[in-house]
Amino acid sequence: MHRYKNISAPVIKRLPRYYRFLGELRDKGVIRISSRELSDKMGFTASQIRQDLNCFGGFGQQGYGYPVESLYNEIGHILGLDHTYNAILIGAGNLGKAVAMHMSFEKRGFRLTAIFDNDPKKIGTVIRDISVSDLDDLEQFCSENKTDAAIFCVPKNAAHSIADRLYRVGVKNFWNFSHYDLSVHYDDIIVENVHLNDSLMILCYKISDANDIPDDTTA
Amino acid sequence: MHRYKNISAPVIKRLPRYYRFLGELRDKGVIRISSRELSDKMGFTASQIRQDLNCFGGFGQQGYGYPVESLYNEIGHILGLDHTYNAILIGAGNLGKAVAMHMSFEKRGFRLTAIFDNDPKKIGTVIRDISVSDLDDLEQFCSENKTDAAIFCVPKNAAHSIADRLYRVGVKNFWNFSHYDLSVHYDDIIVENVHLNDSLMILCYKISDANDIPDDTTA
DNA sequence: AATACTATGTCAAAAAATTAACAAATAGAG
DNA sequence: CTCTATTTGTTAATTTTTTGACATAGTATT
Repeated sequence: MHRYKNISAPVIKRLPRYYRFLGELRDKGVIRISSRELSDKMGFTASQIRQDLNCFGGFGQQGYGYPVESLYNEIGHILGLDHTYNAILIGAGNLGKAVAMHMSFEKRGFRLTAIFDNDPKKIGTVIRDISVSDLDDLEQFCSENKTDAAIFCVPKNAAHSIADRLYRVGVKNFWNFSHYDLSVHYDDIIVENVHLNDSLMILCYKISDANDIPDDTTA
Repeated sequence: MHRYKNISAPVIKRLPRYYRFLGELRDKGVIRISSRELSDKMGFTASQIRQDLNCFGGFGQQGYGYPVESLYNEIGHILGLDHTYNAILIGAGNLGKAVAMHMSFEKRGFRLTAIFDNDPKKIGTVIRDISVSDLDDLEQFCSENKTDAAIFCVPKNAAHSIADRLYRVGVKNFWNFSHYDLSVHYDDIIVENVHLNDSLMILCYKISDANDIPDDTTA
């Protein structure tokens, strides 16, 4: 097995969407689908779909289309969902708790192995079968338990020092919910950001842009 | 005042990041900054920064750079953060609760006016000074209270019908956390998606890609 | 078995986004 | 006040991404 290098970021970002739509089709019992049909459903062009999929191999058959089930599985494999990466969650506040409760990690290639917080009131409470640990025990835990990734749900001012500690014990993959740009400070880490504030501001921009009636420039 | 049309999506996506970094600089008391310095901090090229900002006007001064404070305010204004859009939250589960508790809506151009759920156990509970309402009262609330946007924290299977109801009462701006592609079903709505599953899968891809040692093709 | 039709994989063209280059303008030092 | 250092705004070049076109291969029907 070899992985696919030099796949462009736009293509990678579209993969989960393919996965989602193909999963729906599979659940509906659809056996095959053409790039044109998929294009109608997903809002991409058929050409783009063919080109995207072709980055990873020729999954389709001319005159027939793509077999839904096996393409779904292929994309899952390309995404690496058949791995089981151990992830720890840092920060058991509202957001951290929600992420822990809400996500189906197992279906996305991960397993949640520990949750850390520095608030004595939270330490010892149980979230999804996991007892919240003291943040002071972070290094020890990571040295005793293989830890592939950290889910970062901490406030901005705490982010830097905790990121440092994780980096030093070799945790270099982050799912980052904090308003802090990890990637600016280290160059050999992998970060996937979820910047909720940014997203909300973009919505604000779009609404403002749409609501505003363009001025009559001659007025 | 006229708004800026035909700004490309990549530029818009970078605006919140500029806003964040400029806010930090302002808080540190930095008065002015050049595109080169900002480029070092943010990881964009200086050229891109100049070109991005220039979409909205000439905020800089040759030989001097950009005034931090006023540029920060300008970008806030461009983003529309000086609006106060009324937003309702649909779904008071873990994620909905976390979003309600965690976000500073007022700083992002919004005000949270109501929270809805269909679970009798949740109706009447209070989240951030707002009592959760019965989802059955959705239409009545929207007809009596100006509602600019809906924050969509509902499970996939409920998404379609609720989106329909909102659309019918004229709510057409969505901050969508559900695993459901709203934009595919309506073409005159504004949607900003937060697809946590997609994001986690992309992290999985990146980790898998980096971990895999490229095969010796001759083996 | 032959034929008409469908739909992929791929190559080429077009569009979009990023980066580079530079002239014009200002700051600041001497 | 002049001269040099900067640094923008802007145009041009490059790179990346998307879209279009089509030959080839396979399906399905008669």
